Amino acid sequence: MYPAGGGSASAPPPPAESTGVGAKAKQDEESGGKPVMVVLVGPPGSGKSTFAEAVLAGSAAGRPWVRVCQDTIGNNKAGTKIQCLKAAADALKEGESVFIDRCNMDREQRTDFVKLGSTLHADVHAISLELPAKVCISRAVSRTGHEGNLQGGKAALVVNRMLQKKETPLLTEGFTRIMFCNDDSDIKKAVDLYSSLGSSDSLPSGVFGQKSKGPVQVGIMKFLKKADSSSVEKSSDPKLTLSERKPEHQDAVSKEENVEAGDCSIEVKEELNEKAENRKQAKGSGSYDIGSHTLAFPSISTADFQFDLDRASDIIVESAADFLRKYNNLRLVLVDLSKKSRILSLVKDKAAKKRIDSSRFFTFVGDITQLLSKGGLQCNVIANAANWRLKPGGGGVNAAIFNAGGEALQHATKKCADTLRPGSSVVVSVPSTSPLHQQEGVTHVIHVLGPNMNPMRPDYLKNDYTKGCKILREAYNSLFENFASTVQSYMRKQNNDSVADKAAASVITPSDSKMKREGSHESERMKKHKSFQPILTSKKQHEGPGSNALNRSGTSLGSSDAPNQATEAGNKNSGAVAGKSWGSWAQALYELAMHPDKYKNSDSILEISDEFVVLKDLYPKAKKHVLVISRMNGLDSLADVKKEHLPLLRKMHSAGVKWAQKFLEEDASLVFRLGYHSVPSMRQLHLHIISQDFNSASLKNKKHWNSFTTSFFRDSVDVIVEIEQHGSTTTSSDDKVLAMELRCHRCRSAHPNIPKLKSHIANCKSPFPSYLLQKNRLLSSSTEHMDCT
DNA sequence: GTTCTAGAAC
DNA sequence: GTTCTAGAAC
Repeated sequence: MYPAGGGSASAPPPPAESTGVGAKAKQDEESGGKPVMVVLVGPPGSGKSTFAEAVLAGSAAGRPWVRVCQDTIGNNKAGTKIQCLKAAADALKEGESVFIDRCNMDREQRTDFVKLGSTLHADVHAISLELPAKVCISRAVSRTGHEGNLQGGKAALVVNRMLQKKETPLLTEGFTRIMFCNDDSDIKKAVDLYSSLGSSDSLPSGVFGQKSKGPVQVGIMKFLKKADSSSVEKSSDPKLTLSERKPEHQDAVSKEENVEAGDCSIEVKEELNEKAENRKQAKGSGSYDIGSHTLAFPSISTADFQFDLDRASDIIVESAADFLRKYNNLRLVLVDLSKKSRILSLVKDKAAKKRIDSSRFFTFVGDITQLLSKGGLQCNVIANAANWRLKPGGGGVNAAIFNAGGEALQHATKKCADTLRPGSSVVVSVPSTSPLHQQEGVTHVIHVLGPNMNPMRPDYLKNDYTKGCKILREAYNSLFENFASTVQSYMRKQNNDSVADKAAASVITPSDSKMKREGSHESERMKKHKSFQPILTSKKQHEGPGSNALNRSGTSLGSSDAPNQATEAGNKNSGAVAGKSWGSWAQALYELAMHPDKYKNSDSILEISDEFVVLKDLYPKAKKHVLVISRMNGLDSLADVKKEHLPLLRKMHSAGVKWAQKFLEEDASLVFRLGYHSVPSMRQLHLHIISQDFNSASLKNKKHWNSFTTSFFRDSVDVIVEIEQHGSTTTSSDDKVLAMELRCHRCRSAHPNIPKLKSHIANCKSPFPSYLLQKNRLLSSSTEHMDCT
């Protein structure tokens, strides 16, 4: 028996009698209790010492704990790893459980401890403190007063570098249990759990908790202070350990993403308890139902269709990486039956190299039709490597899935489609009568057909890998997009059941965000019936007399070409579509788009056509920042864009490219990005063309920054592709993205506030993340002409 | 979208 | 005391 892992320790085991600690522990060992070695993982300031102290102070269940801290082990000198290993060995031999309190940021740093623990028959756990960089930095910086060898900004630099170098602890390193703590509640639960661990208890194996992706958790500071204020002072020694100062850490190169590398492959285990744990995790103690956001898929075309594994693994990793960037809260799991699966290990390695977030994309060994019952992994959506007839049989995954799905799945599939062409996929809703639904909670199967390199099968490509790779990419794109839209409609359904459901916020679809806005602004709309704010009034003030400032000349709109003129007065505050609420201040672009002639003499207007207006942004967030504003009435934002708007989108894109190129002629050092805000503040679809210097006094706050440097900013090229393939866009961003910590758009380093961020970006010469270097997302003087037409 | 400002953080 | 953020008002 053991306390509930990952959750609260509701039923602490009975306290043991207080005999001599060593003797008692030996006795425990005889009765089945094992000492535990907990390797704490986290940068300076992440709260490792506080964590260990809190357990030491709070442990009432009889398990003897020792904290081995490299900061303090050296008696005022820098401690060494050897000293820590020795102290840990001594404690374990005595039957005491140990916290390894040093940063342990990469695998190499942890290996010796894992080995030691296993040799001495201890359970070896890792607890990864996944605090936002900002919190760690502010704590580390504030400590420098005590120590002095790391001053303010330098401490921030070290924390950043360590975070960039960080490798997520993996079960494959030899840990039996890994816990990720993202916020105060996670930490409190973990502290409670370990505090209540009796001397003969053990904790279930596996991975618990998720890697943090969200914004800074302010509450963490409060908890840490509260947990043990004296120990914070006492134990949060400012000194960095030797290992942290090692030059290789200092040399860490900024990478595309500051996420951990590695795989999170979870072994399929039979223990009921572990399954319960995983299920709990899957059911989502967090903010959303992970199961419904997880797609389990087999490798397409690599089995029967004999597609080259190396090429296939490249495509899987690239497609998954693209997908994860696009959708914030969705999770992908590549599944194969065999532990020795070559495709799994290839994908695992490549994903690690690409530093893909292993909590959102990982490999899993198990039967895709029994993930929940046998593996404890809940995936509501699974993919099938189907055949072109969409028929059962043929062996492999296809046979297994149709088998598990029963006749109900066959019927449901037949209703959706008769055949499938290579590179495409089809979503089938699994009837509730299907065993797959009932036993495994699978709500959707997405049948995918990949390219075939097997001469014995239809559509044989004769080793033409140019074609083959293209088709395989299409297949995965189609699969992933279908998965995203499946989740969206699921969330929409949930939403209808419960509008307040927080889950809705996790994946905001166009209609979700609309609903949200409508709901929350309903009353606001009623009170906002003030007169229309003149367009760009402040511009007029700034420009002074005689300027061509844009402003609204009186109340009469004059023009008769505006289709909605009759209703415009009524729509001023609500927008033209579906009663969406726009504040009066948010209508300036709409006004301009409807009546550009009124403003045609303004310096701010660069171009007017029948379909768009190009305007210098009045509050540019960079040296060059212009907007291409659609003139189509009713097209308020990305959420309204449909396939029929593609020609317009392409024209707007071309106009944006044209202006970017003009600016590049004037200043070849600029780099431009073209894109839309997921959920814009201003009514009327507008494309931003913005130089990536972000050198502007108008860029003032976190929202400004994050709206141009996170997934909130949707590259025009991606929007166009998405509409082409999917018919509408998915805006996966929400307020959380805008509230995220401030990270450099080039090197991804974190910064505590806007002024510090600004001084960093003024000098940062790191290359742009590789994501931006692909597909002409960035436009520079060396970019060849790009066009989406 | 910006401006203003209280109060938190430094 | 000064800097900075975040929320409300517009």
